[in-house]
Order: sequence, then C-alpha cells, then structure tokens
Amino acid sequence: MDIIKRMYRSLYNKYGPQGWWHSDNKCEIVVGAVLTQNTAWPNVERAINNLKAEGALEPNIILSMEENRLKGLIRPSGFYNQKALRLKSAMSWLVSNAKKAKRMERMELRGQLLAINGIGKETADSIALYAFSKPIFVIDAYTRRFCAEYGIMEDGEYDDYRLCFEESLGLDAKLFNEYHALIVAWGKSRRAARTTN
DNA sequence: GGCCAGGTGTAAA
DNA sequence: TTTACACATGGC
Repeated sequence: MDIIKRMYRSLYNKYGPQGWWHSDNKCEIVVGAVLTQNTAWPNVERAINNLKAEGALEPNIILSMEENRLKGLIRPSGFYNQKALRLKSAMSWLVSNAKKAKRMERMELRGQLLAINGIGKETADSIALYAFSKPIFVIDAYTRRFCAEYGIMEDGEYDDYRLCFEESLGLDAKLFNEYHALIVAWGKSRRAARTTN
C-alpha cells in the first residue's frame, strides 16, 4: 500500500470524519467555493450567513440582485468587487446547466466550469466534487504542503498533484471528498501548533 | 502592525 | 513558460 493510501488512514484515525458540504444545496456549495478563493473560511461563513439572512442563497436571486447590494452582503469574504461578478457568472451557468451537469462525464463538467470567468482549477474541481459528486481530487495550498511534508511530490503543476492522488486511490468521490477535507484539517492543526510554539 | 487565508486573471519579461 | 501584481476582509 502506497504512502497516499496509508496517510488517508492515518489522518482519518487522527481527525475523524470531516463532513464537508454534505448539504445538497448546490448554490451554497458553488458560492462557498468561489468566496473561499484565497480567503479564510470564517470570513466566507459570514458572507454566506448574510446571504442566507436575506433569503438570497438562490441562483436566480443572486442573478437579479443589484450589484452593489451583492457586494455589500459578501463584503466579509474580501475581494468583493471581483467575487460579486464571479458569483453572477457562476450562478448564470448553474441556472442553465445544473440538471445536465449530473449526467456529464467528469472532465466534461470540469471543462465547462473552467470556461467560467473567475473559476480556475481548484474552484472547478471543488464544485465538481462537492456539488456534483464527480470523482476529481481537489488540490489546494494545504495539499501541496502535505505532499512536500511526506515526500509525495514537490513543485508540481496542479494536474500533476491531482493525477497522483487519483491514480493512487482510484476514482472515488466519497473518498476524495473526505481526504481533501482531512488534509485541510491537518494543515490547520499544523498551523495552529506552529503559532503557539 | 505585519502576515496570511480552502486562488484567479492579466501583463510583462 | 515563468514571474509579478492586484484584488480586500478579519484573525492572530
């Protein structure tokens, strides 16, 4: 059994199930994926709560909302000028493609998401995995540190990391979902430990 | 007060 | 192809 499989057991035993985005609210997942770009999650939660409080966590409502009002609501998540536009683009795609997306082949869905302005590889893969249960392994800053730490890979391209996990684990959306969340849990606890030392 | 967070797009070397 | 920079809030 290779290091990637072993580390999954190890992280799971240490941190337990993370339960990331088991909500079936696609809008909330897409919004979260966009707002969390280079942003701490608690700030994203504030923004999402603002939208929820206004009953605005729905694609058509976000689409019809006046731009400055949307910016005001998502302000706590930072980069709100560009993120407001990105949300509108993403919601526009969601409204017309959410149904079809379920039946799409995973790389086809990925391609469509990547064509949306403001959605890069990590955001596209997060949406494909967490909103549509497609088996695509999400690579983020924590994953890169994790790979360096355990000698799995260093200085690779995004897709080099992704393929490394996908080839080791096989295409398993449930597993990818949990593993990515566990790596983030690992990264956060590691950072917390460092700042107290 | 400075550094950083579950990135992305654009422009210039 | 690589590197630099803008984008912005809130926690520590």
